[in-house]
Amino acid sequence: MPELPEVETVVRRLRPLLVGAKLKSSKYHDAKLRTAPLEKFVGTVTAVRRSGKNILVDFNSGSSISFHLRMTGNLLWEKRSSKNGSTQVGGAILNHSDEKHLRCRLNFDRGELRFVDIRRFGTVELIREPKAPGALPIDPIEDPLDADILAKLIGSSRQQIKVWLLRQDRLVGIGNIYASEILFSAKISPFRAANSLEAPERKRLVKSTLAVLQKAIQRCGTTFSDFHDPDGASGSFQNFLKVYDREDKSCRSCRTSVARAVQAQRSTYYCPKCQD
DNA sequence: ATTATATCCTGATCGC
DNA sequence: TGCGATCAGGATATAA
Repeated sequence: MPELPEVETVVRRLRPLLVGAKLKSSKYHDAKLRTAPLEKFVGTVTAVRRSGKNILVDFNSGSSISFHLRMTGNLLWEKRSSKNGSTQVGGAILNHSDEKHLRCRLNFDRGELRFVDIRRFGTVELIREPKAPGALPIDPIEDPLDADILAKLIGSSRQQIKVWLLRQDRLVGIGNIYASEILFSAKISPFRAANSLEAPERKRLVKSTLAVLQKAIQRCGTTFSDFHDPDGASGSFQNFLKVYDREDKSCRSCRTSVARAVQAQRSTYYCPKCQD
């Protein structure tokens, strides 16, 4: 499930592949995917960057293509081979599942970018005008964040803090896996009302948010079921998860059984003892 | 205004 | 062996 660390990993791998590349044409295999007539869109890539969980590919015209991987999206790169027409993706043969779920292919002068998405939640759109920089939402990696800023973001929200952390209109990048991991790290109960957090708790929450996300980025993200980087490689942060998907297993800190609860139709994992 | 819920989608898994 | 039910969750539309 691509969250901020997975998207950041994709962006870092794509950047050297795409910057300077010329887009010649595109083909869309899933009508549901296309939100603009992109087939005729051409140009030279000037930058690849992350905006929240979106992957933005900027072109010299000033327009950008924005990808969102949602649940199962993958961006795979096929280097154009000058020697033969082999279908290599980062050294690995494009497998049957990728062929079956291929949603669009962007034909660049130096290779092909393929958007593969099993569940078709992913999106691709053309953005003609850059979004004016505003105060919200805050990016925990790119923007300043401390306990006071967090308090302003939370405002008077009484949402349970786990549910609040998933909101992309306040703080971008956190999804279901990292929300549980961050709260465990901060030793805060997922059921606490967001606006009930005291300053020391907000301070711990900020510190844990940065620590967990940065460590996950270092590990190239979490590969649970579908996530791979453009070369087809997996992340390794799944080996470092403390509570996510560990129901009834012992807490790595106190050996209490990890509990699972459902909040806003999503699983939350937590230690009932460590997170009072 | 905020907050809660239903919906989208497919593959894996489970119980019978 | 199959077959229906359930689960996974990011974001949005709709409801309350």
